[in-house]
Amino acid sequence: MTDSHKNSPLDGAKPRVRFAPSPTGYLHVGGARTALFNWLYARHFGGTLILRIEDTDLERSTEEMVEGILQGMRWLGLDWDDGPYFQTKRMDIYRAAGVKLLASGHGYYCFCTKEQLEDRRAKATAEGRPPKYDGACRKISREEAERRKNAGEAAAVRFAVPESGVTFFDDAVFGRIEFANSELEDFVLLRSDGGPTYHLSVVADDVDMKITHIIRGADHISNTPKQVLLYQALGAALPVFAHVPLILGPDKTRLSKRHGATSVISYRDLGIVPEAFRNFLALLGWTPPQTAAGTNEATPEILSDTQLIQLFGLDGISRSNAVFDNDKLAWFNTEYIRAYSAEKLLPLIEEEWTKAGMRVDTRDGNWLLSTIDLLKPRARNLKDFATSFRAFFTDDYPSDPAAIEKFLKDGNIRKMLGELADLYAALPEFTEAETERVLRELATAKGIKAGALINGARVALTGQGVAPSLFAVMMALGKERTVKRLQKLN
RNA sequence: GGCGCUAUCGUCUAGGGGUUAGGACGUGAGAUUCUCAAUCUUAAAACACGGGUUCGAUUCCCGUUAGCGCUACCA
Repeated sequence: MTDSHKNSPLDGAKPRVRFAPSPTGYLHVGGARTALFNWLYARHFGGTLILRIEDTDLERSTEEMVEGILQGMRWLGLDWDDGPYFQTKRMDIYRAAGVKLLASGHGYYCFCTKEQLEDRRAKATAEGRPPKYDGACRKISREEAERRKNAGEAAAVRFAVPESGVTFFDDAVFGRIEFANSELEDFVLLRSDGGPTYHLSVVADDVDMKITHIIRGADHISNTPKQVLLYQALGAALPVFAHVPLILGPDKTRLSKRHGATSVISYRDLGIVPEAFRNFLALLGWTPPQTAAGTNEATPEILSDTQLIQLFGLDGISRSNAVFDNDKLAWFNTEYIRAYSAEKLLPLIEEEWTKAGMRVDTRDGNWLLSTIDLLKPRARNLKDFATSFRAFFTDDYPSDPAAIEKFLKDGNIRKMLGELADLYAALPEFTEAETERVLRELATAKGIKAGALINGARVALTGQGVAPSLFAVMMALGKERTVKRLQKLN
């Protein structure tokens, strides 16, 4: 029995979780995993997943990125129950929260300009002091602050952090984490333009949306005490925090563009099957409960979405960062492709053909399906069907020079393959057994190894040195194409 | 720099005061063969370091080191 929500303030009630990306970039791998964990958690407990777009950074947020994020989630098969909400459309909520905080004395006006703050910060670091806001405006009396504000002076609203004491929270993954309040600075709640800052908008929204569990990246751990303070100041119950360790690149630094593909959608373009990606991602930083404790039985890693949902829980999340391993992703992908039926694969493959500009004759459905079945055990990704396997679906395919060099450079072999073509043309029954028999007999007659003929024929038929069993290839190509391609050698 | 978090094979991880430290991906070797993949067999591969606590620490505590995160009127 997994019962990871035992810490919930709403014990027994259905959890309400959210995925709250900022549309300042595409949906990256880390964000996708956060979304996945939230999704799995919601589905496991029959709770609600809310999608909220945190677009309060007007400078950097774009509509295009919003679409990119939604597209990424759809590709991964992650659906949400509510939203998407846009923070830019919920300004009233944040302003109301700001007013409330101001009224209760938890917030105060700050008239410092950006330039002043930067100067002070620079000076502080230069002098070796922590670059914390010095609380200058906190000393201004409320009357004076109101007067200046009403006089039209630009003012931000800051949160008055208690000068002493400790703020803590019990993280579902990391356990209790404490921060000395003296380490926290009087952070900005409302910018001088009236817009909310991250801390205010998240908390106001999470309270308003009755979020019970906040599952997010561990990069937010340091932000959490400020938010805890905000919950307390607002008189709201604390949700369960579950911070998820970060995903790193092979060099163990935070995954970024430098490491190649970081956008989820780029994995689609690489020919990765979404289910494989999802399975791989789920196991990055989370381990399902052991099947039977004490047994050496291997815990399976290929897990369907149903199994993932059933098994998922916060207690399986690890505390250390994880390196993104492309090799393992590739393995998941081949496993999924191999397990898929040809029917399921076909539409995915057709997309690849379209992308590659290939025109494939799809009239003979049975032939298509059996050819896919022949090929899929050695496919590494969906693109293979438009690249390495191209010769199976169209007559317009390239030949690998290295393969020719290796198996077809001998003129005698080419000549023999030409003879083979004639034998095949005259063959009444073009079957796997017959084609093999004829080839082997020819090899014996010529006094060479069958393998030499087989390998040469493979290159002639597929343009590749690598392909399935030759006679199966011939059946997939059919008599006409087989003969024609063999004849072309001379 | 300050604060916070983390530390088991190359990678993802299981485990936990006494174990041959388990699995998966990857890697090596062999078998098979018609190339490649698959498959089967098999091999190599880890408890960061130093102090405690203890009869006994990889496991618990402290420190060191390293890595990561945060340190904005970004999110």
